[in-house]
Amino acid sequence: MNDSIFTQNIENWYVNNKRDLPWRHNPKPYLVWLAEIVFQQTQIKQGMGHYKRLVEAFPTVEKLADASEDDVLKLWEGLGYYARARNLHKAAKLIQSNDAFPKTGKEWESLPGIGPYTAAAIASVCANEPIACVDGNVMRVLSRTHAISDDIRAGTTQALMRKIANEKIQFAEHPGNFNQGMMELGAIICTPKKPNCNACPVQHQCALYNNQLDPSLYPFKSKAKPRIKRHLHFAFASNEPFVLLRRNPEKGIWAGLYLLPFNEGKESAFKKTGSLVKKGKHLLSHQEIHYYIWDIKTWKLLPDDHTDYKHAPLDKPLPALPVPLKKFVDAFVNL
DNA sequence: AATGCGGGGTC
DNA sequence: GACCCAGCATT
Repeated sequence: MNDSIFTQNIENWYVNNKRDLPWRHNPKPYLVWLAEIVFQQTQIKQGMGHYKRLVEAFPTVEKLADASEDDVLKLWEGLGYYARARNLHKAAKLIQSNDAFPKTGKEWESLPGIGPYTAAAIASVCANEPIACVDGNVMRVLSRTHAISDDIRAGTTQALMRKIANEKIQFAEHPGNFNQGMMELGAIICTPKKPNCNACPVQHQCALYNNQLDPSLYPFKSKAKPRIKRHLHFAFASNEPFVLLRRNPEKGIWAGLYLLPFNEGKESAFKKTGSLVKKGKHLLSHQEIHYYIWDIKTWKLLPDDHTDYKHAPLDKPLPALPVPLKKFVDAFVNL
């Protein structure tokens, strides 16, 4: 394949077809970095509201660094993968103490929450550094243009993709445009189902198109493990002027977040004293959480270990809660 | 190299 | 129900 023409086609297509996204108006490191963190494993439509609120609340890295972690988490509430918010905040403090943003991709990658993908994205867009981004979109595009049927879950396959993309980006006029073009192509044209091959700028550089192979077979991805089923029973006291919360352990799901006190298992510890006011199923990538919320009216005696508990007044914003609990508490407050 | 980590959208 | 998403840190 002629990499030079491939790269040119991607760049030209990107310049003429890119979506109007906030950080593209003026791609400064802060706005690009923030966007890359928000949109890790998160589709643009899903994360855009959070991104805009974060930029408004923290217009500069100094504002972000000076905020409390709780405030950052509150703005992250509902986005998931909450370690991203904590690492973002930590990195902001490091940038502030250095009094400068990193310059090279290697420097960016040394910050918490920034791996090979994010470092390449920021350095290519903000500093014209020719390092290829390899995300889910890029792997889909390359698996099709090069008819690669290896499992994209495997690290070796991702390394192969990175090698191919890095060869192509050497021909880029603006590496940032090539990287964003590859991802944009995967997001808009070379979609998982029913790709719009007629609108593709690298149609004639595509092994699948040229050989009339079925794009639904590419990329190949091995099956995910089945979800673990869990049953969580949460306690809520509707007659109190506060919500009693307990901080979750630092490991596992919703690490370090405040939750309603709960016990896990088929049996509820609150069955005798409470009434079931809500139950639901919350699906995560790897867990199927059946949750039950019991109204115990009042907290007659508080739990023994006092240290991890918090009384959150109902007339003030609550700490960041996981989605199912946030929905329940918000609905109660709005009654 | 494998695993865990959220939540929403689509078909 | 299955799959996907501007991945990373940890083990």
